[in-house]
Amino acid sequence: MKKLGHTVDVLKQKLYDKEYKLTPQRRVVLEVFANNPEKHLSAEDVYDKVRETYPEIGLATVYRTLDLFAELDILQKMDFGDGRARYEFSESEVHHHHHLICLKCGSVTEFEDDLLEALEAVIEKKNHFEIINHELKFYGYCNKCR
Amino acid sequence: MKKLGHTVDVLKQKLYDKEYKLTPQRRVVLEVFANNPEKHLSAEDVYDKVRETYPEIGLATVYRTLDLFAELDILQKMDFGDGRARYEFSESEVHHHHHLICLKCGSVTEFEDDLLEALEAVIEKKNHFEIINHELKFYGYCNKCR
DNA sequence: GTATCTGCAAACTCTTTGCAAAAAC
DNA sequence: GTTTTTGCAAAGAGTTTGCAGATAC
Repeated sequence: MKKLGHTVDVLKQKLYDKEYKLTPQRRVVLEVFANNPEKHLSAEDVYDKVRETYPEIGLATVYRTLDLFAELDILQKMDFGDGRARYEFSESEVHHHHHLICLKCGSVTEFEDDLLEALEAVIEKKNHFEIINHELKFYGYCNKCR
Repeated sequence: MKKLGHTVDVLKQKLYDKEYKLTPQRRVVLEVFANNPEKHLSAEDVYDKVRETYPEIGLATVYRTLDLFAELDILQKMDFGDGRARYEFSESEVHHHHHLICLKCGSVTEFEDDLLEALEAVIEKKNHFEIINHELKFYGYCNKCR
């Protein structure tokens, strides 16, 4: 589990910087991610988990909060091609991690990678393209399903 | 432009193998891809282009045809995170190509890559995951927008 | 001829938006 | 106090489905 106190402080600061407010709903959404650090949660997942402690929240609020957190670079929005967005803590500065997506059971596993940096430089030069972020996904069959 | 005759023959065979029929609608959808070989077409794009020669087609038929072609491995379904699926000729056996997606204008450029094969083998061993396909995307700013 | 395929309209899923009441600062 | 934020319900985008008639083989 993440050190929640520190995480809340970071949120508070980032909200304050842009004149946003710290509401209980936002705090609870943050807690959900702190308590589920290695999961890739969809809006619906977050909604269900938030309602365990804050039953009166609306789904629209969850969507708005997720958007806000992505804008503040607290969360990273991802897309695994199954028609719903997923979110996880944004730690892009630390190290890149990518995803193994099982075509049978849909499970998503992470793996580490620092090998892409070299390729990135080549691509930038060759294509005159300024790279901000990259995303690498492998589709196939996980250990259980192969 | 692709050699359409050959392409149609491949389609015919693949349909026949699974007891599907070759209809004018399916043929026209195939033509659209043959005439737009380096584009990443959405269902709506295909619909608009098909209607130029076959105005009475329904959007649902386009969706069903794209699904079918993806199942037959004639097309590859892709997702660039903008909320609609894109399709292009499946040529995964030939060489992998990946995508540069501009965060400002949304343009999608392809680039070649054969460097990932080595990484793939390592990942398979380490994670006990059988890789079928991979997808690499770089997000950033294209030459015009940087 | 018969099973597949089509167009249409309605349904479905995920996400966004408008609005008046409520809450953060 | 004022501005932001909320919950609700309705709308929106993309996609899928049910059905009766049409078509490929």
